[in-house]
Amino acid sequence: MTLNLIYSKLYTRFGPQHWWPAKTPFEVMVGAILAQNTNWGNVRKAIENLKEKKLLTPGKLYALSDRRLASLIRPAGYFNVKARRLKNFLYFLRSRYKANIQAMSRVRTDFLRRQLLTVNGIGPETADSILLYGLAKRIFVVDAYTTRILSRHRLIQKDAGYAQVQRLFMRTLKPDAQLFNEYHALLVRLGKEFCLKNKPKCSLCPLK
DNA sequence: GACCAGGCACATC
DNA sequence: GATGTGCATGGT
Repeated sequence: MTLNLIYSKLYTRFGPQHWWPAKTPFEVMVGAILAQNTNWGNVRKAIENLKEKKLLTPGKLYALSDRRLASLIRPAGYFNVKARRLKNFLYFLRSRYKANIQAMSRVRTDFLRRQLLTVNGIGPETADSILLYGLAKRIFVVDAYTTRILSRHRLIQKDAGYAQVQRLFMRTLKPDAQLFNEYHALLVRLGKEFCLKNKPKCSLCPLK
């Protein structure tokens, strides 16, 4: 089965997923860090805490103490680590782009991606989520579901690395941010419902 | 009570 | 360069 066929099957089955569930690019970026290895429901609670206190801006978050920030994002788990990672990202955003997301968005995508990867706490998936879902750049996001699903359907080897999987998508699909957006969201949807870790049978998998 | 969730950095070999 | 480990909450 080809990647394009998988997409059309998923889209037919599930329809548009309306990702990323956030109001602004900055909210996407914060969410991308909070979502690391974490259930989205918990991330939503953490973001809700920040919004409730009207702290969801680069300047206000940066001004918080690490301890205070950690307590606000507590529901997202790994809160001490993530408070530090958010601060690192905010430092980057303020020092490189004066906290101006539009200025950041005007930079060449490959250059910006390399820059994001220098921030401690931002790895490939987080950087790519920021680029695709925050800034609508043509970058495919790979995650644990993506790799698991593709390897189960024998399109990649089980131990394929991030860059390898990403290249497969990006050389196969039409370079279209909206397509990349929907495709990744659909893979997560499929993964959540049918490809849980210890259910290797992928029971009732709509791709079968 | 075990397992899982939209990773990443760091230590060690 | 590969492999293991810490980080932590909340839902099923």
